[in-house]
Amino acid sequence: MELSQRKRIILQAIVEDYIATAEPVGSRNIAKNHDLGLSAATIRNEMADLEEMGYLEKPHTSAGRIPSEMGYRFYVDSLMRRYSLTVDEISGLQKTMDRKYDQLEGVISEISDIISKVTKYPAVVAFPKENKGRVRSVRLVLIEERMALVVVVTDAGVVKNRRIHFSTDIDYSAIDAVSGFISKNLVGLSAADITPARVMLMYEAMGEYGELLKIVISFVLECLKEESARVYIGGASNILNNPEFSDIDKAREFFSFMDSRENVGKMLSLMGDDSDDISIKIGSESGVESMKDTSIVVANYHVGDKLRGKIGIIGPTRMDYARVVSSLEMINDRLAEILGRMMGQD
Amino acid sequence: MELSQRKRIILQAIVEDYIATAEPVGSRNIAKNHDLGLSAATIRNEMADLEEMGYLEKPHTSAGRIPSEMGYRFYVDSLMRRYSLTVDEISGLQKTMDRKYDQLEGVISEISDIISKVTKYPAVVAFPKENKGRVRSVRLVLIEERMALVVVVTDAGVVKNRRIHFSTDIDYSAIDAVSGFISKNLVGLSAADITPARVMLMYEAMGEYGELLKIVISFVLECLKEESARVYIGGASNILNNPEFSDIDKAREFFSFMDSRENVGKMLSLMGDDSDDISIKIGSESGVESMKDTSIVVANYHVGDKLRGKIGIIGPTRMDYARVVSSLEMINDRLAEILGRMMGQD
DNA sequence: TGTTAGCACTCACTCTCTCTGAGTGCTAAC
DNA sequence: GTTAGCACTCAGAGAGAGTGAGTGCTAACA
Repeated sequence: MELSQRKRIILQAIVEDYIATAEPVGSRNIAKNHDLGLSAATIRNEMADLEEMGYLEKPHTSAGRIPSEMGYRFYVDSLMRRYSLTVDEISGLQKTMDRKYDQLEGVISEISDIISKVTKYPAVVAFPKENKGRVRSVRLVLIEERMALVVVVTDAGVVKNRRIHFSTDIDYSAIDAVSGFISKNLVGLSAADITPARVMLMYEAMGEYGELLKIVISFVLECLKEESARVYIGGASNILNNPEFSDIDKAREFFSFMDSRENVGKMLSLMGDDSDDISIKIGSESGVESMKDTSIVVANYHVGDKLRGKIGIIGPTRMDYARVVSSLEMINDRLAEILGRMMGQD
Repeated sequence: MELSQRKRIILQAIVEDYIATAEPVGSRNIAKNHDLGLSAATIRNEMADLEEMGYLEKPHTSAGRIPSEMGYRFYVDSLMRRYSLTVDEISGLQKTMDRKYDQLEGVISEISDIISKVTKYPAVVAFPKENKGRVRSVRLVLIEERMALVVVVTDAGVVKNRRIHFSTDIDYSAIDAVSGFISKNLVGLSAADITPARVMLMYEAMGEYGELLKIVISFVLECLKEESARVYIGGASNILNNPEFSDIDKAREFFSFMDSRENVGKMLSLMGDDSDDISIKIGSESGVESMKDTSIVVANYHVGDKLRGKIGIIGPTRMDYARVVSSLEMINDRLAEILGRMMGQD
């Protein structure tokens, strides 16, 4: 059944009042604060309907109503108005983000602090994962006597290196030859392409440097492997500003969950990957038991189509969704710019 | 004034009971639970003395006594008995730490979880800082057309790299020549040695590749710079198991502090660097206002004499110091082994 | 002189009870 | 369909009494 326009307005008023005050909302207050031209009694009737339909809940008989998960969902999908950040907020944000970063790691770890500062909620950021990379370049470089470096550059422009020690002296030109051979045979390949058969062939062709080859190849494979999402968390303490977490057990549940980056990463990976839109999970929608009283708002970011990650915030279900969504969009845009500038040169 | 043997025993009993129960300790309980051969009244007299001397405090008139900071300090310095980890604890620890790590980062980030699991307190780990490094090796490697990699290996065995893009094609042998020139001029130098005068000389000698040189040198300097301590935090939620943090304001104060790695890093850096012993700051001794109700226990670890970092825990002043100290020692030993094995090959 | 028993006193905590006020649902009138 | 009015509910605040763990002091004891 469709909601009448009047019910929608009342539901919206309730959700927004509750988000603002964290107190159950009563009919009288709505009549007073929102100019709906309706008496409290009428609103009461509508609220009774909305409750019956599942959009509202009563904490107890003589309290006002609060939105149910379904109420929030309807609000987010159909009622929420776009929140415009104030000029001050925007220029503040611009300023914070307007500095030179030269390492991906640096941007990503700082962005979580920025998000939490802007939204006043705990922020989570997933370090970009590489998208089924291929070897773009692999080189073996003699760094000093008996020590060489394998340098692998992947499709996504990520550079990794590892040292290799030799027990006997090795010739400069030998290293170069091996390096060239490996490069010729591996560049352009994905992890799946580097089959045991191919490795065997190479191994045989290598002769005395077979062992060296093995080390290099295993490192290359490691570089191509999808790494488990690294997660940064910022401003976790912000959660304590919300009255729903002044119960110490609720707080502990939250912080225990956040203590494990793995948990957080898993939860993030359950949120839609592909959509360019912001995705929102309200309460139990996240499917994570210990997060059933919190909502998660996540945006995806990409660098080209190779690197992709997520930024988001975690807050109580009673969260200022409108504000969070706008802020995340804003930050995501700026982040895209920064990352584009950083990686775009490739 | 020296404490009599009897006062020491009573103080010890009070500290240990309070650590165990988090309840103010009364004279009767001490008489009952510790076989001191003294009546409650006598103990009461001694407690009054200890309070007057500053070792004990009363939360209010009709409660028992709790140790003051000075009381804890005396306990830690003079009374604390060595705690022996149980066989189970030890073998559990051995097992957790007995796996192959191949990245420094991996060990360090995992160690904080291990510490907090063992001690049940929030753990902090400072990523090792390099000790006024020198350039051991610097190489310029052509990775693909128009892209080269600067690879710097420092004294401490740390490898760093950065990509350089060229707007025009550059010759393989030219890169080699530049690489050799830079290497010859920079290897063995510390940051202080790379003076502007020296850079100018090199710049002039380089001719058309001067710009390239500049980029390389600025990167080398960056590599040699002491990096601001990176800090890992594990098991922060553990703090909430202590009744002194069931007050939400106390909890917020704690988590706000921990939210800023910078804060934590600064606090860690205030703890003695050189001592091989474990250092303990009790309450306000840390000098950090918002940590005045917590104590910090820190151990230093080194790899050779080049890399050094810190591991430690943060807990309420009422902390099981004996247990924490033993656990940290144990973990630090194992960590030294692991790091030695990892880095020792250099 | 040090130790102990005894006792009056203190005070946080808990429990119970009452009161208050915000809010509801229902009914009847508009 | 809307609204005014009214009886009813119930969480939360506040007051008061009772409890018990603890103290300090005094006087007696070894």
